[in-house]
Amino acid sequence: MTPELYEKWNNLWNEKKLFLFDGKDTKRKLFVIDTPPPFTSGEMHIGQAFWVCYIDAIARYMRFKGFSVLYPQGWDTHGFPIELAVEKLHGKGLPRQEFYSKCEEFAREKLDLMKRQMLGLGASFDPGREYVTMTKDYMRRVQLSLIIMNDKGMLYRGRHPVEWCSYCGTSIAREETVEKESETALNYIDFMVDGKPLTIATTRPEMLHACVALAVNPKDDRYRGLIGKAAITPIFSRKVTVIGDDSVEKEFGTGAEMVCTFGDKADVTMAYKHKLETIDAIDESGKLKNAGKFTGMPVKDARKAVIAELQAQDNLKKSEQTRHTVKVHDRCGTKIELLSSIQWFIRSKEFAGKIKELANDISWAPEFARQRLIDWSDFIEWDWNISRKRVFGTPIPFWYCAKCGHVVPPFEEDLPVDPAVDKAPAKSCEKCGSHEIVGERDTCDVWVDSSITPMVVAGWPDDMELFKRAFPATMRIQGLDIVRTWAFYTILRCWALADDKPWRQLLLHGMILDTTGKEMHKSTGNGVSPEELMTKYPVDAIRLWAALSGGIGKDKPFSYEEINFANSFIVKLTNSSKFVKGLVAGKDIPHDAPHKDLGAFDLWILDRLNTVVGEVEDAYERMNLYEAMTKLINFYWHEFCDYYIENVKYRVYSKEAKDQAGATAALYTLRHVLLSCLRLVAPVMPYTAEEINAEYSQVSLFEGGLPPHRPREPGSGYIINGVVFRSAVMDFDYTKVGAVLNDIIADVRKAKAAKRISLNKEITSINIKVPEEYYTAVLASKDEISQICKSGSVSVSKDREYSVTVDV
RNA sequence: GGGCCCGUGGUCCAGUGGUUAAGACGCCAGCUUUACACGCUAGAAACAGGAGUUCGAUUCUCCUCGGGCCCACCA
Repeated sequence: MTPELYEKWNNLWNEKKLFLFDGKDTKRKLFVIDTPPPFTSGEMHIGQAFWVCYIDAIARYMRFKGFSVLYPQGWDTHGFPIELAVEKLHGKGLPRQEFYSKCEEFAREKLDLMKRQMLGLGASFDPGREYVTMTKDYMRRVQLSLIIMNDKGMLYRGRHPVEWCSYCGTSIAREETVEKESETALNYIDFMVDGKPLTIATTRPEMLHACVALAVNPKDDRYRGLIGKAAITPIFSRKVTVIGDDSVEKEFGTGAEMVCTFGDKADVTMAYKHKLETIDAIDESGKLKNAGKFTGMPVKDARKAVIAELQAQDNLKKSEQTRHTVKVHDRCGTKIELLSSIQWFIRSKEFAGKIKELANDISWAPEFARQRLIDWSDFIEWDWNISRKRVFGTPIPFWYCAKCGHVVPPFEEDLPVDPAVDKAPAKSCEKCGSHEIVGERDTCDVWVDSSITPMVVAGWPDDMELFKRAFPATMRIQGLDIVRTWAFYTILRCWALADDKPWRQLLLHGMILDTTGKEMHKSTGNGVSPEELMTKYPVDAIRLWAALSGGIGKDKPFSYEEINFANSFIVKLTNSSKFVKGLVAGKDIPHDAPHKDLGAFDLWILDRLNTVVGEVEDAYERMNLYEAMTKLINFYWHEFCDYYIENVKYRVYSKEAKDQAGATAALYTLRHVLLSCLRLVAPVMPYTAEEINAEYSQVSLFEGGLPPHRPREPGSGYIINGVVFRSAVMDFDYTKVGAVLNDIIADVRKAKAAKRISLNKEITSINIKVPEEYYTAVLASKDEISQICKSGSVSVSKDREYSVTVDV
C-alpha cells in the first residue's frame, strides 16, 4: 500500500469526522479511554508504538459497536530530561524565562514529531481533545487540583528528610532513583565506651559529625551490656548513647554501627524509632554542614580528610574494600543524599487503605497487576514529596508566610500563577500578620501533572456536564512498570478531587524486549525503532503485529519473523480479495443469500463464519486482540482460502447454463465471507480493510458496524443440494458435514501427494466409506467431491469405519 | 530477606480437570493448482522435575530446579 493510499483514507475519515468526539451526544453510550501521555523528549519508541496500535484497535472496535468513543491523546512535556537536553543545546545559565521558553520549544518540536509518528500508525485519537501539560490551560487545572487538595488538608509544607540530588540541586522522589553497585572502603573506627574502645564499621566516616547514637543488636552477647551507656565520638568528642536495634546485623562489620542523620534511610528510621536528635549533616550542594573544621567540604573530600584525621588520632583500626549498592539519581547518576529541608508533600501514607479499596473496585487486566499496587500501598513509608527545584514544570501555586509558614493560595480566577514572579494574593499573613509573604519557587513533580489525566480528558473542571458522564473513564491503558507511580498517584489524586476511582478498567501492557529477550536501551543500541519498521512494512502489518503480540501484561521479545507473518497475512488478504473481485466483477449477485442454491460447502463456510464472528467479537470484548486476530486469521486463511475457495473454483469457472445458479450461490458466499471478515479485521487493519471494502461499497467501513452474528437455531433442518436434513434425526450440523467433506477431500489430496502426482491431475475413481449418520449428506455431495477432486467416479457406501481409497 | 509472574515442539506463543494439546517461524518431503511460491499438500517435533488432590492433572495444591519483575537491606 502506497503512502498516497494512507493519505486517501486518512483524509476520508477526517472529512467525515468519524473519529471526532461529540460531547453533546447523550444518546449513545460513552467509552472513555485514558491513554499515556508520552514524555516528549525524543522519538516514539517501539513500546509506545505497541500500545498506540493496541488501544487504537480497541477504540475503532468500540466505535463499531456503536459507542461514542472519547479517545484523546495527551503529551507529558515537563521534566528534567528536557532541561538537560536544553542545557546541552544552549548551555547553562540562561535566565529563567528564556530557559523555560527553550524547553517549551524543544518539547513542542518532539511532540510534533511523535504525534506525526503516532498518526502514521493510524492512531485515530480526536485531535481536538489533545492536552499538553506545559500549556497554561493544563497548568491551570493542575494548580486548581493542588488548591483543592490544600483546602482539604491533603497538602502540606514541611521539613522532612528527602532524597536529594546535589548535582541537580533538587529533591527527587523515590522512584526517580536507581541502584548502582560500586566499590568503597569499609572503615573500622573506635569509639570510647566506659573508657574502653568499641569498634564500629562504616562506609561513611564523613558523617561522623552527625553521629547521634551507636547501635548494636540486642541479641548480640558481645555488646548487650553496653546498651544504654554513653559513648564518645572520635574527633568531635560528642556524647552519644548506645542503643539496641534489631536491624543491626551481628555478622556485618563488627556488629556495631554508628547512627547519623542522615547517612542512609536506616538511620532515618532509627532516628524516628528511638527519638534521636538530628543534626543536618550535608547541605543542598552536597557539602558538609555543622561539621566543625570540615564544614563546607564536598562529601568526597571530607571523607578523605576525616579518614586522615582518624588515622592521625590512631582511631582507624582498619579499612577494607567492599562492594555495595548506592542509590543514584536516574537522570544524572549522582549519588543520592538524604537531607532535611522544607518541601511540599501530598499526604499519601495515611490513605493507603483507601487506595487499596479503590484498586479493588477497578477491573485489572492482567489481574495480578492489582497486587503490585496493593503491595506498594502497604509499603509507603513517607508522603509524596512533590516539590522540585526545577524550572520546567508546573509552578507550585502557593505563597507562604516567611514567619509562620502559613500557606497562601492564589485566587482561582488568577490561575495559572507563577509565585516565583507573580504578586502575592495577600499583603500580609492572616495568621500572624507578617508582611513577609514569599512566593514558592519550586515546581511540581511531573507525576502531579499526569495524575489527573482521567479528569482532564473528561472535561474537568470546565465541562462538568460531560464530566458527570465521562468520569470515571471506561479504561486506561498503561505500562505495567509504572503501576506504583502513574496508576498509584492517579488513584490517589482522583479520589481526593472527585471522590471516585479514575477508571473502571485498567489494561496493563508489558515491555517490548529486543530480539534476544533483553530490555531495549539506547546505550546498548539494541533498540528497534518504529520509524524504521514503518519504512519496511505497511502500517497494518505493524498494527497486526501488535495485536498478535501475545497476552496483555506480558513482556514480549520483538521478532521480525512475527512482523513478517503479519505482513504475509495482509498479502494473503489482498490477493484473495483480488481473486474474489475478479470473479464477482460485472456479475449480478443477489444481496441476500440464495438459500435454495447453497451447496454443502457454502453452508459450511457460512456456518463457520457465523461462529467465527461470535468468537472474534467475544475476544474483542475481552480486549484480547491476540485471540481475535488468531481466530480470524485461521478461519480466513486455512478454512476460507485453503478449502472453501479451492472447493468452489470448479463452480465459478463453469460456463454451462445449468450450473449458473450454483455459481451465483458460490459468488454470493465468497463476497459475503470476504466482506464480513473485513469488518472483523478493520479495527486492527483499517487501511487494508477499507481499501478492499471500497471495491464493493461507497460507504466507509467505519461508518458501519460489525457483521451480524446469528445464534444457530437447533432443530430447524438443513438443505444441501436440494436434500433436506433434520438435525432431530441426524446429529450433525453444517460445520460437521463440512468437516467430513473436507476430510474426504484432504484424504484424496493425501493419496495424490503419496503417489506424487499433481493435485490437478484427473483420477479414475474415489471410494468413500462413511458411518451411517453421514451417509446421506456425503451422498448428496457426491458430484461436488467428484468435481473438486477431479475424479471420474465417486462411490459412497455405509460402513462402521470411515475410509477413502483412490484409484489413479 | 519479602512479594508477584513465568517455565508448552529447535524458537515464539495460545489453550484446557477428560482435546487426535492450536497456530506461527524454522526444518523435512512433495506439488506450476487459471489470487497468492509472502503459495498449496503432506510430515517430524512439546506440557521443566517430583509429590499430592482426583476415577482422571499439561491444567488445581505443595516442594525442587530454572528464568524474569518489583520491593527492602547492604552501617
